Order: sequence, then C-alpha cells, then structure tokens
Amino acid sequence: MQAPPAGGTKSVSRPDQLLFLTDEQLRQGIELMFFAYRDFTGDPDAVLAERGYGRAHHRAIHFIKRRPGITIAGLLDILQVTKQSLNRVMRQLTDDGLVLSAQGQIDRRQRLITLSPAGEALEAELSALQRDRVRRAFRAAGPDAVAGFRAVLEQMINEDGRDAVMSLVERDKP
Amino acid sequence: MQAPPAGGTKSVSRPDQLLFLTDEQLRQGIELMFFAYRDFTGDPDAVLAERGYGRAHHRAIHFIKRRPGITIAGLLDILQVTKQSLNRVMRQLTDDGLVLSAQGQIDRRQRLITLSPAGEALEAELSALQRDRVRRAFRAAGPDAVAGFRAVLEQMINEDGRDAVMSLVERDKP
DNA sequence: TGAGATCAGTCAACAAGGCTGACATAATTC
DNA sequence: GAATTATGTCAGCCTTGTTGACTGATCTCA
Repeated sequence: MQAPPAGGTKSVSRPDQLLFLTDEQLRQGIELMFFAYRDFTGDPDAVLAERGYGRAHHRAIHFIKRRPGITIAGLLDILQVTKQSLNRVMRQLTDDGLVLSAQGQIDRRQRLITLSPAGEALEAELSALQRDRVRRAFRAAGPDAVAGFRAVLEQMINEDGRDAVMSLVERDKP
Repeated sequence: MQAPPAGGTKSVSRPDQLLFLTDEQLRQGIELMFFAYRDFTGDPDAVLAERGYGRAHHRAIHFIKRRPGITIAGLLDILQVTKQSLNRVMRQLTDDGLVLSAQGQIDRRQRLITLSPAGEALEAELSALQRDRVRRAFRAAGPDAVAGFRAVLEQMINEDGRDAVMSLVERDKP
C-alpha cells in the first residue's frame, strides 16, 4: 500500500508512462466504477420505487424506447437475463399499460414491443434524471475527458461482444 | 462505428462545443455505463459463485482489505446498506474463516475487522481479475483517456458525498 | 453513579429480481 | 409432416436488499 508520492490525483495521469499502471491506480479505477455506478442509478431508482418498479423495469423500458418494435429475443440478447426473468417484468409493464406488443409482420410468432404513451412518459421522466446527471458530469469534466471516459468504458466491455455492443450503442436507428 | 479519437463518432468528441451535449450523446454515455459495469462485475461474479458468494461478499472483502481494522459502522457507511444486510454477509464470511474480528482497543464495543490469510487469498484472486480488466482498458485507451475517465466518474458521484468518497478512494492509509 | 446513547448482533418477515427445469402453444422451416 | 423457433408460463430456489423490534455490552455525560 505504498503512496503515489505527491498529493492528490496527480499520480494517475502520467502521459509519460503509458504502460506502467500501479495496483493502486487500478484500485482507484475499480472503486470509482463502484461509487459512480451506485449514484448513477440512484435517481431513477427513487422514481421507480414509487411505482413499485425496480431497475429491471427501467432497463427494459430504456431499450424498448431505444429500439421500438424490438422482439422479446432482442431484449433478451441485450439484457442478458433469462426469459423467465424478463417475462415477469414484461408482464407487469403490459398489465400496467406501459408497453404494447404487436404481432410480427414477417414472423407472426414474434411480438414487436413498443412503449404506450404512458410508457413514453415514464421513460422520459427516468431518462431526464439520468441525462441530467451525465450532462452535469460531462460539462464539468470537459470534452476531452468525455472522450477518455468513452474510450475507457468501451475497452472495459468484454472483447468478444464489444463490436456488437458498440454498434448498438452508437447506432442511431434500429 | 469507430473509437472516439479517430473519425467515426465525430459527433461525440467536439472540443469546440463544451456546453452543447445532445440527448444522443448523453444516451450513449448512459448505455456505456450500463454495459461496461455489467462486464466489469462479470469476472469476479463467476469466482464468487463457485463458493456460494455474491457481489455483496466481494464488496465487503474489498473494503476490509482496503481498510484493515475497519469497524462495522465504518463498513456500513461505505457500503450504504442496512446493518442486517451486512450482518448476514459478515456472519458467512466469519463462519467460513475469511474475516477476523478483534475487540476495539479504544472502544471495546467496536469490532475491528480484518481478512484472514484465506480471506486475503480470495481477495487477491478477485482483485486480480478486476485489475486485469481495468489494466487492459487503461492501456488500450491511453493515459489521457484514463484521466478523462476518472474526471467524469468523479463528477458522476453525488455532489454532497463526493469529497468524502474521493478522499476514501484516493487515500492511501486509513 | 446512574441514565441514556451508541456499537454490534440477532430474529422475523418481506420483496425484487436473478436462476433452473419443465412444459405448452403457435408459427416457421426443412 | 417433423423439427425447430419464439414466446409464455408454472413452480421453486437463491442472493441481497428492506423494516421493525429487541438484546447485551460499553461508553458518555450530567
């Protein structure tokens, strides 16, 4: 547990040592992920709790908004949970009238999921909270920092699914 | 579909527009947090599952390693869970001989928690996995990106607890 | 010294949201 | 026509969070 000698955060950004990363620097990165993610999910969690929903509902709503007309299989692929687990969430959202499902045109077995107006409203409320936090962080840190944030998080994603994930994240239309 | 520094996602890194952040850019940041955190926790989760532990055990072990001799109240403060919830985890870890607790010297009501050799071993295994992932990401992204990553995540943390969290993250000794 | 606060531990009950396994139905594909 | 696929559902289990109530040991302060 040796100290990175001088004060503050200076020890971490050393453009002169591209490959030398101390355990201490890495540990700081790990803890930052933990604390930042905890607060990152905090705002929506509070709104969701009022309605008896949780983070799982938020994730479903987010990606339905993102790709309207997505199938159940598509959601399962993105969320990486079991269909039983997703089904419980989807049933609640359907019963509550937040999501709609239409029969697929090409493959009539498929359900094409979309948000109802009520679902859109909740999604807007949730994403506004989360965007506000990210916007404040991005503004405070500055554009170069944002580019770095993006680069590191991208590299943090499992290599074997990275391209697929990044094309989902970056794609503007389904 | 490219990495930020190159030409691809031009819309995102615009050093010329410090304050203009589109909803699309913010949404990408939100999704990156989701996907990166999911994979970030994946490696340790697998090791923990073999032993019948979960992420909660990992968090406790991590912060005991980080601040040996920490009290229960100290852990509660960091982890922000209820004492009943923490107690369940601590009891398992104690029963399994991974953590030790000594009576406080100054205040004998307190328990000073440390890792046993077995606990140290598990901690080392878990943190090695997580450090490897962070190290690879940091190396691939480069030192400037790492600085940006840190800056953004720091700003992502709730403002009212930010200083406390950051001094915990950056502090070298308890 | 005695009252009250604090630290730790525990019991009980509950909920969210993961998981596995088994099975059903409809529609598509071969 | 048989096999496969997409979806839905039942039942049961686990982890990990919650609230509320209560105990015992110890410390603090009037």
